[in-house]
Amino acid sequence: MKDLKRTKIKELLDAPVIGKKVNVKGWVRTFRNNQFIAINDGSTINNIQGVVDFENTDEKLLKRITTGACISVTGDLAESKGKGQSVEIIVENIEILGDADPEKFPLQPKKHSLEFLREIAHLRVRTNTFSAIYRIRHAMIFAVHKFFTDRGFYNVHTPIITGSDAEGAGEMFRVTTLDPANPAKDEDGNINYKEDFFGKETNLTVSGQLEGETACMGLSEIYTFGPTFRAENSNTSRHLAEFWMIEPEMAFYDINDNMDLAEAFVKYLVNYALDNCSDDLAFLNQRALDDEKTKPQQERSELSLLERLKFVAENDFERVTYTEAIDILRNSKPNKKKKFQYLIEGWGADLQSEHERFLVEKHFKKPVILYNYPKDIKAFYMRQNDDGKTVAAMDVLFPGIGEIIGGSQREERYGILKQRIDEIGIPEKDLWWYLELRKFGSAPHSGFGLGFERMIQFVTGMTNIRDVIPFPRTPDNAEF
RNA sequence: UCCCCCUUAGCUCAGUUGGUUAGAGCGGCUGACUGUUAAUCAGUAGGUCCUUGGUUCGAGCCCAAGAGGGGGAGCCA
Repeated sequence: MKDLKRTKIKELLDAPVIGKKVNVKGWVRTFRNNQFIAINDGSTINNIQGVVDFENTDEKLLKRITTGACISVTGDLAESKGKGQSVEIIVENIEILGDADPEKFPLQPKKHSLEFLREIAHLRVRTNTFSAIYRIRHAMIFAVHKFFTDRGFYNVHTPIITGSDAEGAGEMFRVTTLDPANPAKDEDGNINYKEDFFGKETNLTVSGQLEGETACMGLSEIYTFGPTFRAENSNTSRHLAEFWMIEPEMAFYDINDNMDLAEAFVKYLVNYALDNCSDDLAFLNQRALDDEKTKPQQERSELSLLERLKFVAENDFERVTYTEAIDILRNSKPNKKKKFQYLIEGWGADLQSEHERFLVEKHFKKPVILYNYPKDIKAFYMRQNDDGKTVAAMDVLFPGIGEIIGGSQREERYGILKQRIDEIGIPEKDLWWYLELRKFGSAPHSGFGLGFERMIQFVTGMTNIRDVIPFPRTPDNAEF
């Protein structure tokens, strides 16, 4: 019996062989009627039922089969006599691999709040909801690599520690080995970074884009997929201090090629989830429907999770210039009735969340790509359009999440880029290598960044970003 | 960082105008039952009412400060 090889529950359920002796290892979800064990090993959202002959099993052993305990079960696979499952294991032997004291184990066979589960993030993977999210997250990671690989893109690892302070995407986390209580000082009494590990100030990356651009100017099409760190004091359901971002950079792509790729990419990911995660999505869909029932009619969404995913996969995104968007917003009902907190008056102001939501959720009712933004509200590296006022930037906006992708055609003309850097006042010594790309064999190129967790939010229907990453890092929280 | 809301049993929550001994469901424990499906039935234990200070004869309830959590805004992906 000892040398019988373990079978994963997914394999058992996908291709059951009635009468075969099998061994399964996993965690007890419930133990009903002193007889029926629901066992889950995370290979699928579905449990296998173990049927115990309780009359011929040691009572002390039965007592240890509690919710959360880890067990190994051996027996013959049989067609189930009950109704809720097709097959079950007629248990011959049970081994308790790890007890879970029922008075202390916090998970119960009942619905828990997401807030409570966040506090026990080391255990929440043992729930249906979170194991489904973990599995979908994995499928999406794989799909990202497959999408780009199939198109001839190369994955590039850009540095996590950066010596550049010019990425321009927000506050950075400092990386140092200096003693915080007694740092090395120079003659003027300032901190002497020459004594620091790298001999200069260093930070955690806020974007791999600039390094990614160097790679695309030799490999043509590349993408990065790595951790990203922002020390912004953001407390929202869609921001993390540590998150994962996918950043493709493509030589010879203009802004339209860039938008085409972004749209195809997002649709590919959604389709991949629909095709490969149906059990988990069906569970999350039902979970969301149950959740909706507790809300007032007004706040319920018109489409279910699965309907939303199919809608995005099947419909073209709406592409609208910033200027057109301003016209739509200026003439919109909420603007005329002064319902917007920030009223749209003229051209040039950045759009607020409420405006983006109006365009996506009320006006177009589909994902929207806004492009050609005023240059003054966008980053220095974005390519200036011939009108002298706008840059070839684009944002992909999703319902409920907002900006899921931000990108642009990059400024490839040395003179214009140099002038912009000077205007904004970025020290050229930090960007000499970035400028050299424009000196030696420069080429039109484009790229974008996709917030991976925001994508997972959309695919899983989870409304808080802290629930789609195993151990979220947010201001005042680095537990686990 | 700003605005709003919340914090009562392990979990989810109720608790009347401030009034005696703070409740329910689920979970735990004990027992019954034994083809269950978040099993069912009976019994039982379990409380720093977030913390500190204040008002009051009396505070879970009122006031102030703090802590933790949530929602929204800004920043962005």
